[in-house]
Amino acid sequence: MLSNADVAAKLLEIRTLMEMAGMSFYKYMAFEKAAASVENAPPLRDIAAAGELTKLPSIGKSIAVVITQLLERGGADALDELYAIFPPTIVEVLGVSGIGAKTAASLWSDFQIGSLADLEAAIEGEVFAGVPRMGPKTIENWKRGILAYKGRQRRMPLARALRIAHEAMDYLRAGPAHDRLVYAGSARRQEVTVGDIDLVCTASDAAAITAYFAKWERARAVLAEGATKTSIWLDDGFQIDLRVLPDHLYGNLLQHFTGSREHNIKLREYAVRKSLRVSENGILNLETGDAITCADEPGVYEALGMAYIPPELRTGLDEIDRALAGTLPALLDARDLRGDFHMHCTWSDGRDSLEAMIAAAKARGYDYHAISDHSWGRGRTYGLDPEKLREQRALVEELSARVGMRTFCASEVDILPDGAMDFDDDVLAQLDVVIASVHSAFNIGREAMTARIIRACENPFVTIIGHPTGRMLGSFPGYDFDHDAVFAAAARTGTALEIDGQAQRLDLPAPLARRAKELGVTFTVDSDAHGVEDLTEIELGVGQARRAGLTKEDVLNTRSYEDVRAFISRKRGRA
DNA sequence: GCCGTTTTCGGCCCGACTGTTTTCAGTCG
Repeated sequence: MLSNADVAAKLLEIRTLMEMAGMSFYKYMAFEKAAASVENAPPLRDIAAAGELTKLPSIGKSIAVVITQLLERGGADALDELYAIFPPTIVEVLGVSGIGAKTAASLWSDFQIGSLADLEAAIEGEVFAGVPRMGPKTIENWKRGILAYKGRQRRMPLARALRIAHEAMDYLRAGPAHDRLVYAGSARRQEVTVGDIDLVCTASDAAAITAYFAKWERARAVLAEGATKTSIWLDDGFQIDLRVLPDHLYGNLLQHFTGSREHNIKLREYAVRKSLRVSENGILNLETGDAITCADEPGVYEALGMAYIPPELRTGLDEIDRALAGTLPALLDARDLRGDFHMHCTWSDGRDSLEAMIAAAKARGYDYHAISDHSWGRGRTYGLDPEKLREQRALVEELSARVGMRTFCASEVDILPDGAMDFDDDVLAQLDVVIASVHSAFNIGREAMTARIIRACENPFVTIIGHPTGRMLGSFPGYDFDHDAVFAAAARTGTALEIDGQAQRLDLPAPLARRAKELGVTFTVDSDAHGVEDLTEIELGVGQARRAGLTKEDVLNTRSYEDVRAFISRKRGRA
């Protein structure tokens, strides 16, 4: 069964092949919009099973049929028809930077080049000598594009992209004078993976900065260098785009380069209906000729007569309608967090000592936190048995009193394959907080996994379900279970669901968290830190919570210590 | 192909940079 991301990729492939085939601009753009909608939707299999695909934005009858076919057989009639015109390997040619639909189409029709190997052979054989619009510079660009295509890793995890963005900004800060400098694009929107980094800068002498950026020693290639814009590739083909404009345009510039593409298209379509033309250069009133420039980003949305839309919500789905109606949620802010329920120390698989973790939680200004080392199951050597747990409790009480920190004695307890917990209830009862997580037996089947997690929710001592889907970015999509059934059980039993901020997890994923919120679930946002320096990863969790539209009220660890205690007691009292 | 506060037809975002173009098409975001 294809994942949402797989379906979105197929829709984009159809979109590009349609463009190559010379089909109507608006027809293939519809597939592009549909792809964006699919990426932000809950799992398609559930929606398709309910017959509700056309309720998703930008999905009509025709594309719903395509999606259904993709889900059922991994392919679609529309795609097969296009494969009758172009070979499937032509996507390789399209993947080369600098080759778009028009060029790929003519390479196929004029030279029968339908794969990367064909293209390399043609360049090697100097087939393009003397061909119009295929001069030496163009061919050199293609060669570079081929190298990048081969070496490129597709999209990188958010945390790594943010590190690179900060390195690039550090370099820029050491260069010519500028006013403001920030990262924008998908990183600012807190997308789980980032395809390239967009940097936004304001300065009076833009050209000095774009030229300086092109000289960065880490730039393997300079793709474009103009008066206001520079694009570079790093060693691994990862791209950074820098755009520089005067400071009075900062709001317009930041809004433009934060995207998403679909958000901007919809925003501009709305603006056009009000005779306004929106771009990074300002907002032009087409009737009066007046230009509005915005020194700050909220000014852009204000000028369009709508509420400010936080970057994490700029998906191109329904956020503009909600901004116009004034029904956008007041999103969770990192400063709302009063604690962190999920962290490990050297008593299990953490890197820093118990004392160091407690001190670090105190240093972050938390009112409370939990030490939640692993339970003893799975034959692992580092988990704590009940005896060790008692020892740890004594030490936690001593250390936290000394530091002046309210530390919950907790454990991340394995949910066994049958849904029982790795500790007996009398052990669980002695813990302040219990995080129940699946760490083994991922492939027991959808029904068994659903029953397993629901049984964990029904245990009165379980406070939180940890990283509920088990996904690992880039390596494991998560185990299969009936999301709605589990979310309903969590809501019914007063069990919180975690948004785990660990860089490889970011779990719950935002579309699922949005669904869980609809079903009345309470959440926690945690770091799942295995060392002091990981505690900041709770901010990645906040990003995902914001993408899900969660507010302060939805999140348990924004509440006071006493209210957290009450939440836990309430569930235990139901037993 | 999708959609609707001009609603079932007629409209659909905007601009920078490149190469080779003597005025602009293609690509990209």
